[in-house]
Amino acid sequence: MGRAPCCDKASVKKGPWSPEEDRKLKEYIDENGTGGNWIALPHKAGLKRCGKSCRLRWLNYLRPNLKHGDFSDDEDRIICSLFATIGSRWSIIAAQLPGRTDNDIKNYWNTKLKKKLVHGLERYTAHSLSQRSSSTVSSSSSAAVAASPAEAAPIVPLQHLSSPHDYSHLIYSDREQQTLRTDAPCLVDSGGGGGGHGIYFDETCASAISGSSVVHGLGTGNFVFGGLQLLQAQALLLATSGAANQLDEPYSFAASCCYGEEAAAADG
DNA sequence: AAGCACTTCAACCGCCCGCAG
DNA sequence: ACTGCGGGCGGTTGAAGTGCT
Repeated sequence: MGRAPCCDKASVKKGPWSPEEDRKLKEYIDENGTGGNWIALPHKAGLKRCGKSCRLRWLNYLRPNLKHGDFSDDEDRIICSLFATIGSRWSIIAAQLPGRTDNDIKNYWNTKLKKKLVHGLERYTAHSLSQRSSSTVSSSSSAAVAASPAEAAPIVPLQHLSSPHDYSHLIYSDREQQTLRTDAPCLVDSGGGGGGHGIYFDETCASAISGSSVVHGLGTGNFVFGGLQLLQAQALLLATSGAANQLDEPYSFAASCCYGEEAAAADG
C-alpha cells in the first residue's frame, strides 16, 4: 500500500488567507521549519488548510526576503531573455531573480510583459508593412519582384546573445528559388503574404529554442510559428537590445535590426 | 453615484515525476 | 514490481481593485 491521503478535502478551508492564519503559519515555520513535510504541517500548526495551500502561501507570500512591487528594467530584460530561451519555465526564471516567486513572474508576464511584447509586435508589423508599401511604390520597375515573399525577407543577424544558443550566424535569402536558408538558428522577417509579415523564427531557430514546433507554411520558404514562439522571438529581440526602454518602442529596435548593414549588403 | 469593463494577483486545479511503502 | 502519495510546477480562475462613462 501507499501512503495515507494528504488531507480530508471536505474539511479543509479554501480561499483567501486571514491574518490569523498567516500568523500561525509564519510562527510555526519560524520555530520549527517546514520539516520537509508540508502535508503534516497544517495539523501541527493548528491550521485547517491543505498542506499544498500552506506551501503556496509560504513560498509566495510569507517567506522572508520576498520582493513585492514593480519589476526593474533589469528584471524585465532577464525575464524576456530567459523566456526567449526556455519558454514558460517560471520556476527556473524565478531562480535567477532573487526575491521573486514563480507565481509573481508568471502573473507579471501574463498581465504586463506579454501585452508589451504583443503591442510592440503589432507596431513593428505596421512599421514593416508601411516600409514595404512605400518601397514598392517608389520602385516601379522592381515592384513585381519586391512583392515576392523571399525577396521581401531581410537578413537578421542577432549578436550579443548569451548561452545556451548562438544566434549570431546570418541567414541567407535565395532569390532564385525564393527560399530562406540558414546555417544556424536566427530570426527572420518572413515578409510572407496574407498578413503574415512580422518577426518569426525560421525552422532551425524554433527547434533550437523550443525543442519542437508546429510549422505552418506561408508561401514558399516562409514559416510562421504559433503564438508562444512568436512571443519568444519578440522577447529575444527585446532582451538583446540592451535597453529596457525598448519595451516601449520595440519596433524601432526590431526595424533597425532587420534592416541593418547585413540586410543592405544582401539586398545589394 | 451607479453601473460596467478591464486589470491585477492570490489561490486553486490538475498533471508529472520521484520515491516511500 | 507495483501502487499511490508528496512535492513541485505551469495553467487557470475569480474576487477585489481600479478606471471609465
